[in-house]
Amino acid sequence: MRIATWNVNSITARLPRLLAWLESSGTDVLCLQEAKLAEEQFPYDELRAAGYEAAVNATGRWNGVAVVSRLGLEDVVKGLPGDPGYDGAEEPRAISATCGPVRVWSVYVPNGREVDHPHYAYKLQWFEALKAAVAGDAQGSRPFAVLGDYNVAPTDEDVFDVAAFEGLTHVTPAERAALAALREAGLSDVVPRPLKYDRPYTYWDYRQLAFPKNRGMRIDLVYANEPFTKAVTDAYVDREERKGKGASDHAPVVVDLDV
DNA sequence: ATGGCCACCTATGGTGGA
Repeated sequence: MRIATWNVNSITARLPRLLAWLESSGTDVLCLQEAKLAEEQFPYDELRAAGYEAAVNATGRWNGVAVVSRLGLEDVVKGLPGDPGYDGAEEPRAISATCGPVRVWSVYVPNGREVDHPHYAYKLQWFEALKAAVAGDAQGSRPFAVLGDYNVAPTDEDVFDVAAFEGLTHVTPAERAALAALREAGLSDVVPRPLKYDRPYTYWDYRQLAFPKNRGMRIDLVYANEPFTKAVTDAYVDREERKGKGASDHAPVVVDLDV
């Protein structure tokens, strides 16, 4: 089976490309982030016509996640148990479902904005809640993975220039420690192949020709338990999808599994 | 080729993204 994660930066803006990519890539299960619409506006009909069901957690213009599957969709759980909330409200940043032999989460980790911003503290708390929520499945015998936009570059090699991130979020020790805690809970980083250049970046800013210059970051991650990682036959970043007019600023990460 | 921000909102600039 082929499973992917992709921050689409608005389902509405991306729908033509999303439908075309699902077909051309042969993806069976897609964890998507930044739907940027309310659940009742989700294009269920268009996806159904293409052969996919969708489980959606989305409330409006910000955030929003979904699992899109043509291999079934069972035991859907919307939201993150123990979500600390931001500014008094829980945000739609997580959804989980079982798709055939695999259980997956689609997550959109809070950005953090700035290191001294309350959103950064929220980000770290959110990671704590995520670790607690997935610890059981991480130790289980069923293939399990948390896929999504983690908004953290795991190592200095995962940004185009570490000096450019001095004092910024996404590279701080505390954020990387949160990833390490997930690994200690039983999940491993399934690092994809880049299809060009030497680093498997997944995000390039829209501004300043970042994509043509390959000034990217690897922040879209697949954290998987041992039964899942043992089944991986290939993983790559589909950078072609970052090209051209109407692209998201993130490229899909695609994982092939022999299950 | 991959090209100089994008997307949203009961908008006409502010907010969020990273």
